[in-house]
Amino acid sequence: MTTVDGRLARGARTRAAVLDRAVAMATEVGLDGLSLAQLADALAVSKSGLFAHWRSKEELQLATIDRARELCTEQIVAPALAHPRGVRRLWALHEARLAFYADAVLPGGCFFASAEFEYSARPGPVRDRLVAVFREWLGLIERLAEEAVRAGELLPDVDVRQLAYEIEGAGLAAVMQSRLLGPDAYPYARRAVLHRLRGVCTDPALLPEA
Amino acid sequence: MTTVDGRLARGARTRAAVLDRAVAMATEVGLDGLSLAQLADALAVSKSGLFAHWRSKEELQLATIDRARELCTEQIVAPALAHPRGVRRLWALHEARLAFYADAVLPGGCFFASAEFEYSARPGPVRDRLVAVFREWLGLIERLAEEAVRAGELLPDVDVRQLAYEIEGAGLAAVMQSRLLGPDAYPYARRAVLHRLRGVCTDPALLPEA
DNA sequence: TAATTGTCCGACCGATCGGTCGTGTTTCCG
DNA sequence: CGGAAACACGACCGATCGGTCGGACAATTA
Repeated sequence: MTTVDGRLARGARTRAAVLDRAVAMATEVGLDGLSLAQLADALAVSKSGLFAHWRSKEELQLATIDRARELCTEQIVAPALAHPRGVRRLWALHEARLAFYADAVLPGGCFFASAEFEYSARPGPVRDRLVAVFREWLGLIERLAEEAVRAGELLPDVDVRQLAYEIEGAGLAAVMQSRLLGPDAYPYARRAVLHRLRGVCTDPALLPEA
Repeated sequence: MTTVDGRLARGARTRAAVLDRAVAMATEVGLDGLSLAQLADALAVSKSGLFAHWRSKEELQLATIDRARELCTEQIVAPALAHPRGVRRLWALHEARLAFYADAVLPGGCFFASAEFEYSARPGPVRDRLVAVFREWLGLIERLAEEAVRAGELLPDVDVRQLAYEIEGAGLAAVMQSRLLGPDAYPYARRAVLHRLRGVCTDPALLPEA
């Protein structure tokens, strides 16, 4: 066992606290709308102290994206992977996503939905990283769908990209409508994917009733 | 015939030009990220001149939302209403929406998708107006679906709110994915709604093939 | 103990933000 | 012709923006 450097440990702790707060605040005011002074105030640290950890706002934004990705992996992907491979895991991913929104883990709903729209027309490293994360996310849905096909739980002729597109669309609409109109959106998001999966699922017993 | 007041006419002309530009720029940098100085520069007018027409940035933002709604009505809703009532009109609305995105009428894709995510966690008059416009839009989809049911072109037991939710989700995913990943998203958005409508349509001949 | 390293701070910088004010110009009306 | 009205301008305001700099403080290493 190696003794940890107290200085480095403190720095890592501070960085984590800053990034957690940055992720949350970014869902409210945007990743670019995020002000370093406001972020520092919210954490009771000095603004210049932030520059000891990130050399510019853009570096902090990139680190914030990475932290949001981690959070997303912990809270959505990991719980879904706990379910058995196949259509149940695919369904679990969608439900875990909706639960993440409904539980208000982040005040603004979804970090990536907000940030991706914000940067959809703003070229640069931030946009590039957001695109990469989104590709990863869409690829995950496709992979789970593909696994379900290989497991024989989805019809062999199902278009997994098409299916992934529709699941992603249902989830995206959920975070937007739940924030604008209220939680009534969640049942619609559930039924949308549930009906779609039932239509291509070989064993209806693998999916919930309602 | 009454002669128009040249002063008022000039004011109206500049207001229209400013709002058109504001709508376009807002899709790139956000409705809040929009800077009055940048907007004025882009139009070769003075910043203070803007305050002669709107007393504050928020007033201009509200006017910009109204202008974006008009644009949306002209370019998407009106063309759809040219189609015969029923499932064809509902389908035409979805296609007109996708065409609006694909034709890059606005540089950032969709004014409302961007603005609604931007303000989803920011209470105030701007958010309220965005919510109202979105309710209107979702209500339009539902009404067209309801008309299709009454026309006997959709099965009588179809849940129009559910259907509207899924159509909106497919369109929302289209604008986001087309901006992030490229125009490949449009065929997915088309097929998603086409398959869904085919599943509840009484006469398949009313819908296109592909 | 002395030098070094990592963390964090307060003071400060130029640029830009939304917004105000006084003025000039054009157009309409009496 | 002269006043009123609407539009538009440049100069200017305090606040905030991202970012820099020199130094204080604590923990490590030699």
